[in-house]
Formats: sequence, structure tokens, C-alpha cells
Amino acid sequence: MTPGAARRRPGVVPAVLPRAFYAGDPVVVAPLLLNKLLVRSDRVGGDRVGGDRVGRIVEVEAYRGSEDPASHAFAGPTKRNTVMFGPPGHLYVYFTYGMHWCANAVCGPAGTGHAVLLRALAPLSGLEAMRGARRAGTADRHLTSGPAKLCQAFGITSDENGADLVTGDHGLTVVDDGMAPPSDPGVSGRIGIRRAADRPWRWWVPGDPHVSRGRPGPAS
DNA sequence: CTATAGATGCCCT
DNA sequence: GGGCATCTATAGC
Repeated sequence: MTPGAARRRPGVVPAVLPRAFYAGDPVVVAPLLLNKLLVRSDRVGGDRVGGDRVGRIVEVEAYRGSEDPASHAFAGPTKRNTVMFGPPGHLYVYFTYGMHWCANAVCGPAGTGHAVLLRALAPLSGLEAMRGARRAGTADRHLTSGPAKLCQAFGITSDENGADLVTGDHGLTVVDDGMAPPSDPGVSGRIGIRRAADRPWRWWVPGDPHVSRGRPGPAS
């Protein structure tokens, strides 16, 4: 069987990112996550169910814990942000606007509350599973072009809060298939926040049509 | 294509 | 009770 869903490239073995990858500062880790793959492999009793859902990460934002007024971790540990203060490499999922879920990779040393928000993916595999029943008519371009959209496409809810992206205990991993991050990523202020909106901590893959609709250029 | 309004519930002060 | 790390439908160019 083919291990993982990533299509093999010559000379490259797709590899799940190790925990050490996430242990750095989120301002460094975030742009390095560009062009990595988010993979969901659903299994029941050890048997694979359906095809993997795979998307390439094309937009991210860094949130820098207690030093960042825009971070959910800014005011210290609470019931909601518990996972952020745990070890890196886990998924922090939060609920917002009464109806949407968003997902972050916890970064930095345990206890810092650092994280990287996954804002957009380019869908590669399992698009029909991503559409599901609720989004049957959704065009490819709009399936995962936003932080809440990608969670819906991948079925990420509170059940996945705390999922370990390194062990894949919830079927979710981040995989390096050998594509390097862009050498000159787009940079701007973060989207949809009011505090610390000027910090240039959003990065995207230039020219990718799946980048979310936000501020066009660098923070103005 | 852009702009705007409304949905809707949880967390935290 | 205020404020959301958003999305979709709809109206108007």
C-alpha cells in the first residue's frame, strides 16, 4: 500500500513533520509551513476508510502567545486555550462567530502559548469528501480558501482539539513531500483582528488562487 | 468583479 | 453583555 496520501516525487519520501519542527518561534515556523501538506486519513479499527483528504498549505498566520495582544493565549491559560500551552505539534481548534471552527498548529516550547493559524489550503485529493453533503456545489477554488472553510472541508471540530499532528492520533498529520516553502512569500498584517493588526505575521504562497480574500498587500 | 449585512453561540470580563 | 483569528447570500457596477 502507498504510505500516506502524498504523491511521491522522484527521490523524495514524504515525511510527517517531526515535533522539533514545531518547537521554534511561530514567526519562523509559520512561513516554513507553506507548501507542506495537511493530510487526513480516516480509519476505523485500523482500516482505512475512503480516500485521504490532502491539501497544500498556502496561507498561515503566527500568533505569539503572551507577547501578542491578538493571541487567544495573551491573557494566560483559560479553559478554551489549554492546548496552546501544551507541547508543540498539537492542533488547537477554536469556535468563533457562533458557527465556525478554525485550526492552529501549536508551536514553540511548551507553556509559551504560541501557535500558527492555518488559513488556506490548495486542495489536492479527496475533494468529494471535502464537499460532503453540505457543500456539494462548491468550486475547488472555494473549498479550503479560508480558515473556517478548510476546517469544514477536513471535518475539523472540537473533536480534533488537541490532536497530535506528529503521531496522527486523530488521523491528522502535516507532511513534507519535498516541495520547499516559497523563497519570497507574500507578507502582510493578519486578517480579521483589531489588536496588533500591524504586525506582519501573515504569509502566503504568491499567486496561489486558494489564498483567502483579505488585505491585498502588505499592511497599509 | 466589489461591498455590505446578517447569521449565531461561546468565552471571558 | 461585548466581542469575536468568518462565511455566504445578495445587491449593485
